Amino acid sequence: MKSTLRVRFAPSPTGYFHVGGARTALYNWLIARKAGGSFILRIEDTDDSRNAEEWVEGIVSALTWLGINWDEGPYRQSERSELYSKAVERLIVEGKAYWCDCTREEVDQRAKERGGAPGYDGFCRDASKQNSPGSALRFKIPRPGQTVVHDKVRGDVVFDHGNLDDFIIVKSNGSPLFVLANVVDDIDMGISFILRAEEHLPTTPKAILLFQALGAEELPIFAHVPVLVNAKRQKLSKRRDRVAVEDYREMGYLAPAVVNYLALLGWSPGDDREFLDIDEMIELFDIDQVNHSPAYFDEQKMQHFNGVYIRELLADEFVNYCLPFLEKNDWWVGNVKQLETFSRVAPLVQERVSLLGEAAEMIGFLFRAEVEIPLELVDSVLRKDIKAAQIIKDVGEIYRGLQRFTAEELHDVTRAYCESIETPLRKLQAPLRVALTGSKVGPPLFESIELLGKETTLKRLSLASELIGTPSQ
RNA sequence: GGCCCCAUCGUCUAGUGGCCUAGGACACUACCCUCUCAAGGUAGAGGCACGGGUUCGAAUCCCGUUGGGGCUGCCA
Repeated sequence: MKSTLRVRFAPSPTGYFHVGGARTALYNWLIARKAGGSFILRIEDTDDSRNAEEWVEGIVSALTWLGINWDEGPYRQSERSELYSKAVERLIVEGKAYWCDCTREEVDQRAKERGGAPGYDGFCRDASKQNSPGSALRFKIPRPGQTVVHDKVRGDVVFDHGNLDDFIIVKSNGSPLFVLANVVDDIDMGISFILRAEEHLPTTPKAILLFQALGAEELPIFAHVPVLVNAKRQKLSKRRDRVAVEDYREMGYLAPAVVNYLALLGWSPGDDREFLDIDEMIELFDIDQVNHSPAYFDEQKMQHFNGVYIRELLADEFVNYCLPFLEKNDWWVGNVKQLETFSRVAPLVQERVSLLGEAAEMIGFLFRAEVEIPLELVDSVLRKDIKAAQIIKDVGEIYRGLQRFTAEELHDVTRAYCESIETPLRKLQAPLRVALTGSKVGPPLFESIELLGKETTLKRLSLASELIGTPSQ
């Protein structure tokens, strides 16, 4: 069956793998899975000077994490140079390419003198030059002519060859340029559908011309999806925007949440649904439904998605996912006792965070030897009025006399105390929470106190009392 | 500069000529719930860039303007 869909994701390993690439990979993967075709991973590393092995590893691990698996590859263009040489030979023999020894400066200079648009003027086009040190091979654009790109998302886009320069396909150091390697590989690998970011649309006519020059029997179908942009609506770039997939993983994003959010950037299932699992995406994804305009990558919304996914986790799953984040803290030793405490508090945390990383921050007070109360809170909460001092003292006394140190019991006695001093519980919990946890927010207070244990609780309350009594400098 | 792409609330989007008084989601505001914070619930504010056509009828089709973006590399 020659008609089987074959798509490829072809990143270049020149930096952190960013979310825009991830979305392109995802779309390719979705149409492959939907059609029962093949998804091929190809590393475009023809530019020696800019590649690094670590970036390849980053791409591989990010895709794996996201659950985007490949059926073939990763192929590396750096290992396929023979193929490109053959193609080049053919183009030269057939007179479809020529050697050019113009320097960049010369090209610019002539463009300047012309007073016209920058770009190559075809100076060596008919000079029949031989390959010499410093010369590059250029593709001879058929003139006059037009090439129309039949794009699945843009429709037909016409390019006049008058606007296309004789572009370089082999650098003077002998290595192929990406358009060439790209096309040669796409032919060799039988790629039938090319889905990539819109930024590649302007080079597509060149690619098509190469496909034809190399005798490709059939052109692949092209689809150029809109790029992802930053707040200033510029194309997301790994240099100026912090958008590495790896970063999000480290912040505590769940892969399915990221995938779900990314899928919706430029596509929607056509109704009001926003939460889709992988199978639904595969079933519903349709290139014809993809939007035409750039999409802003909204981290805030992605975080919301993540919160939803976190809350859907089973309690055990949540605990396990949190472990790596707990391990980053020096107060975490991961013994049985800590594990048990965390398991008990985890459900209370799970519904309060939207990032796994937040979980650790929220429960640190349970494991730290001492609380550090920010000065700002000492002033604004504990020393705000004399009542806070009194409350902490009184509550300490009441707790000291408690036999059963449970959340329920603590709640009851505290509420009773509140009534006796005619203060609502919500007012009273603030100084208590700050004294015990060092923060104004956190898991429900009485559960926290129970987990903290009587001894620690009493100790922290008395420490807080002392702190209040000690004037700050 | 040249070529190309794009244009619905701040953002992501639904909308494929009448169902649109333009729907949903994030963010925002208010209220409810409540031991804090979240979550949840209810309500609210907020948009078809502009101008011409076509049509009985246009967010939807056409043209122009404006605005944004991409490409214009011996990067991918």
